Amino acid sequence: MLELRLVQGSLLKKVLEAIKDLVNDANFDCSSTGFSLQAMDSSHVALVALLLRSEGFEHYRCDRNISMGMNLNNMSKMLKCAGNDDIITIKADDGSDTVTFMFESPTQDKIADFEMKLMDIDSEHLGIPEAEYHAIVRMPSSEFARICKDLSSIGDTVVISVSKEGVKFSTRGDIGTANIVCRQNTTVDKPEEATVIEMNEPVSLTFALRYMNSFTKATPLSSSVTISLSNELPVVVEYKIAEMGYIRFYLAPKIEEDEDETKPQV
Amino acid sequence: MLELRLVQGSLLKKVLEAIKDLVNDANFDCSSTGFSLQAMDSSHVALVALLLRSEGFEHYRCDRNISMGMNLNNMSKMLKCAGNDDIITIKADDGSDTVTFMFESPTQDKIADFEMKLMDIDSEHLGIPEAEYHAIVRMPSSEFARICKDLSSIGDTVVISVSKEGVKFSTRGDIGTANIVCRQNTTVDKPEEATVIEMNEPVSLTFALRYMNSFTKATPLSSSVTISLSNELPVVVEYKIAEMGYIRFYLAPKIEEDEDETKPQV
DNA sequence: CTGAACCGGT
DNA sequence: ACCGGTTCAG
Repeated sequence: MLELRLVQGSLLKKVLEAIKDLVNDANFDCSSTGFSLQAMDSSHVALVALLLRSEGFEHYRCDRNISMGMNLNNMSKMLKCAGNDDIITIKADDGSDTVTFMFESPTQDKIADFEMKLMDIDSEHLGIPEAEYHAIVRMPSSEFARICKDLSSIGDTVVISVSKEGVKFSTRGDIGTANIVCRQNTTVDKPEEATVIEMNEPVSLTFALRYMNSFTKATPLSSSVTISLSNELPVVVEYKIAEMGYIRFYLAPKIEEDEDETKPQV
Repeated sequence: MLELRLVQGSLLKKVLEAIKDLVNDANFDCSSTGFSLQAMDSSHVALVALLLRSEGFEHYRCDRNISMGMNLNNMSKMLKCAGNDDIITIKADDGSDTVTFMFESPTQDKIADFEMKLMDIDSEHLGIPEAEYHAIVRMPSSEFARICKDLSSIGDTVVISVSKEGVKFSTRGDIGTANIVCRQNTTVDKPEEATVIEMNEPVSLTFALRYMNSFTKATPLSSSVTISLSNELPVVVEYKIAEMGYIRFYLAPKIEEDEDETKPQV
């Protein structure tokens, strides 16, 4: 028996908005620790990892570990039926092949339940090793989203370089080139507006903007984003989810900056 | 060497929004006087003239006259990457076949540079004679835009007539006719809300609404617009650009008000 | 001016 | 699904 009550239901709505365009079907794994998901995107290039810790739920009951395969598009359709202030409860009976989402309006005068069929999904749960990163950049998530969007009007890939000067986002396309440099800036009113650059070693890596722009769908989840970079390692783009966990996107760098931009490389 | 620093970068963004749909490619001419452009629209019917005087720039360095051919669509793409309160600097080295747009965020913690290829464009720089106009109408630009939009849902051409009564905008179409009369009105809170009609002689001219509606893309540049009319002369629709200059659109009147509305006449 | 919500178009 | 434009509130 599984029953997870999330007071801030809008979090779950935003999580689905953030990943449903990237991943079609995925297993949600539920254990006493929390509610989590790990999945490759449909073209098998990027990886999404979500964690919502059990402590972030008002009630958290999960009698035994369970993996629930869901079609994220359908799940998102159902969650769209929840109000932004609704309390969302996720329920599943042992051995059942369905999951139920229950939405309670804040005033308790509307209660909805939506039942969705589960599906069997081959999950290849990768152990993601904790790595040391050459550089970690934290910046306002809206600024990162704006930069990725702007650059994709010029080119298809972005080179992210971290040096003492700051972090530089560069692209090149038919109509010209673009470079955007953000300097460290901690003298701001609110800590989430800061740009903080931790650099152990300079690093410069190339990524497909298409995926970066997908990742920025998670912007509503957090006002800041953390970008962790190491040569040869996938970049990690992380949005913290207040009090609960995180959503992380992994994307392997393009090995060479060649002119053939069309086929993403793993 | 050319280096023009414009503190209110949004002006340049708005200028491009105003002309990029009318003109594909154009030469920007830079001299010690200012930064200017003159170009026919792609169907060779209307003419755009832009002037940004050097005094309006924070720094203005232009060692020698230079004409820079730009694709306005590409230029507009790049300027869209500037924030609305960014400072924009236009740079070009002597003999270079590129131009660089530099965007500085107000807080200086983000600096972007966009480099764009220049192109060779045959420019037919017309001397536009200063003319005496039979009538000059100044009115709120938003009102003029609204009138042109409204009339184009009825007909394809507008007859603009100035008499002692005021200025009348008329159209006729399959579904009926429309006349909008604006009287002089100077008793307003703000001078830019006034409608001022200077008439030496009554005048009545017919224009294609399609072009008028293009011209009103410049509405964000100025709260008022000036329409100068003389029989047989192209109308001038002018938006002043605060402290810097203007953008003017010229359009020849249609000679007769015939029923064939489809083909614009020069 | 930014952010969110909404809308229509493509 | 994405994008641009618009609007409204903060």
